[in-house]
Amino acid sequence: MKKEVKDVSMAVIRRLPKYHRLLKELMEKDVTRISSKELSVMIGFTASQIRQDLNCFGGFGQQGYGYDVGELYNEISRILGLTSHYNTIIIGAGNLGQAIANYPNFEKKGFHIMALFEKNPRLIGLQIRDVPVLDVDELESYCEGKNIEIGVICTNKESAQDVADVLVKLPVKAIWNFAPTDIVVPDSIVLENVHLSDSLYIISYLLKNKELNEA
Amino acid sequence: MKKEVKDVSMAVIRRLPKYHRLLKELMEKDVTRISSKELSVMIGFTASQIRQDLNCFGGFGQQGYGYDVGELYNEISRILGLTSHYNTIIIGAGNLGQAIANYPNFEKKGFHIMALFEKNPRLIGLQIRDVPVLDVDELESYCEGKNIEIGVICTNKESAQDVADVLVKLPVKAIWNFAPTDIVVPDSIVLENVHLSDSLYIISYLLKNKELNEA
DNA sequence: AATATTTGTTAAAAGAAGTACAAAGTTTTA
DNA sequence: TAAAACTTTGTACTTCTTTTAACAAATATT
Repeated sequence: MKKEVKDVSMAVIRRLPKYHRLLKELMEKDVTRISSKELSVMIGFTASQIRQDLNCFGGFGQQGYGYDVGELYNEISRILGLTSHYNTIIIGAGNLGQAIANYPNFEKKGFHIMALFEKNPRLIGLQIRDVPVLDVDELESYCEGKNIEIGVICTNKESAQDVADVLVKLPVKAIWNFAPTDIVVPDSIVLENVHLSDSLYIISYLLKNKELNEA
Repeated sequence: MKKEVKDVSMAVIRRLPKYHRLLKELMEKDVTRISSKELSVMIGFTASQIRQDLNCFGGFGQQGYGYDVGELYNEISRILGLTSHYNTIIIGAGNLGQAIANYPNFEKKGFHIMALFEKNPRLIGLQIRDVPVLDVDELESYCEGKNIEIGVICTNKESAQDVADVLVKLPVKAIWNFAPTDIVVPDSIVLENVHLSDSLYIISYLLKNKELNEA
């Protein structure tokens, strides 16, 4: 069993997308090498933390030189599983569902959106890019035999758990939930509950306390 | 200076929205009292952590009884600053900008969306609920004297930093950024960079490692 | 009045981040 | 080309932060 499979803390994992993003930007600027110290300035973590994070997955750097940007980007892509292909469906074709279906890089990263599902008849039949919006009643029959791996929930709060229950039965391997409620699924299914409002509430907290501190 | 102004770690703060959400659900179910132990089962933190978190802001509970759900909900609302009013604008009226403008509870929580701004002429002139979509060229003149507190960036990656620079000059007090890049603003401005793809990449990581572990 | 419950808080344990430096490589200089 | 000087990683160790455990004190319930 490889090092990366065990004993890497979630704190480290959750920093990987930021490394990935920054390395992409460096590549676009044709930067080919970078030291942990330089990266530190750009990313806002200490150089030590960067070295320690990367070392959880292997020694990608070289003493006296630093890291090869392209190589490190590829390694992190591989660690994050962005070199695989995932059949994906979106339930809820409102603004948020459409926004996600239109997200430019998801297809490139292997998240292949096969269909959106919707109950509002006005939206059924639309195409978002090349992706059809189907009737949510067809969800189970459509998915039969298609090996759907990821289900994205973009419904309202009320429907979210019901949709999740259907997805669990299909079954999907992972659920990405944007409905403003914590859905519950068996442990065998990977789940990320995203709460957009959480970060807005944090902004509110910080604003309030900034004012109090300044007063 | 009150306790809550200093020395409360971000780890605690970032859990507050989850308490807030759960207490709301309890209220809707007409639950009037709850112990840290019961809350623990629902929320997935230890009872000890819940008691310690809440105690950062004051002793809201009572021995032998627990917490009054309504009172605790109000306290957390107050701590998060959700009893204040914030003038808010959204830049970018694409699907994501519209999704946020339509988010049902933001108005109720005091985030009053005054206008959306857009450069695409097809969208300019629309109304999202009662909120007008204006030309982004009018952004500065519109905001003059209106005391805009929060700016929400829903543009593409390329425009995000330019928009942020304009918002800084207005000035706004806080920026909520959904463009898939980390924007940079002076320390005096509260900033939350939200990266939707981060949680998808984590899903990808977890899927990959689940398969490796099972194999 | 006796028993049971549950908080607030202190203390201990676990986890994450920062410091320091030997080892290994790169770059410069002669 | 070879040696000296410089750079930078990987990692052991230390410090700091966060979480969990434990329990006295206070209240509720029987």
